[in-house]
Amino acid sequence: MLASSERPTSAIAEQTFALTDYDLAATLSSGQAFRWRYQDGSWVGVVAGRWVRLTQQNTDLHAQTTGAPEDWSWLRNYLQLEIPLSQIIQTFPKDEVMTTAVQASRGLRLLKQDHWECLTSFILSSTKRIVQIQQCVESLGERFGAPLPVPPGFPSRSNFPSPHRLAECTESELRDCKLGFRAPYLLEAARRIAQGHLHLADLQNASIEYARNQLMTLPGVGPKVADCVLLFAYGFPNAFPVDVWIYKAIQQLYFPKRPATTRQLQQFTQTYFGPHSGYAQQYLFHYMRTKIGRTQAL
DNA sequence: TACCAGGAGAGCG
DNA sequence: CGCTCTCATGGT
Repeated sequence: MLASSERPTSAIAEQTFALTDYDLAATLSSGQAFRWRYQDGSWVGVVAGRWVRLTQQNTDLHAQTTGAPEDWSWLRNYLQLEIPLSQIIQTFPKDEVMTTAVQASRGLRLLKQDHWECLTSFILSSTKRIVQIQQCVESLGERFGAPLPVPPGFPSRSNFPSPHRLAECTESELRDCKLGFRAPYLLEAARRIAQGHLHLADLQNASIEYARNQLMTLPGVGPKVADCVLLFAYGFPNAFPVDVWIYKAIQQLYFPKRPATTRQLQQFTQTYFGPHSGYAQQYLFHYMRTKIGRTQAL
């Protein structure tokens, strides 16, 4: 732990982007990324090894970071600013469920995250609430990540630790980050990647089927975790994570008479929601979690 | 107190 | 395959 006076600090660089159909708050709090903190009307996080502060004012996105970046493509890419949302929404099925879900949170977007950080986040996600996942990911960053340059007056932040760094940890050290039974999963996954048994970057150019199978060779990575990484980090447009929320929603809304089998449900999600089914899934998930969520089953 | 949380792995028939 | 149990931890 660095003392406050030793903390790396740096001057702020600023840039403004024009947003179209973009709800920054919904996007950063939707349970796809876990290192964003909301403070005084702004979102503070870490992207591509940089401290970032984002503020949305209508169609303006005000971005601040440290140092003097030559360009802002790293942020444009992460936020997927160039994606025409209206064209994607047009491909959704025009049923009442999807229409309601889109109207409820229009502007919700998919990010393009770092492969390893995303993979780690969702290995930790199993039977945890989003708040707990955030705490675990942040704890890993604080303990094992390299401190980043941060503007004066802001809390210190660290880069997310590499597979090599986490592979050096003991299981006990990881359990201290409240990982519980997921600790040995993450440790073994980090070791395999650090040792070169699996190259995460190479899967970016592979087919979704191959990438999915490769991810699922890692401990703690089943169908749901693999699909989350394929959607949130690799950007496969038709990756469709089926968690407990989506499972209940689809069963009750689309198979009201008798529940679909696993096979039928997989066939349904692969075809019914169209070529951007991953985006449709995110709208369904966000709607279920925020609007209906804790009050009643459906 | 008892129950559950954006699952996965292992052990059954 | 399809089902069930377990795993660690914190919050209602």
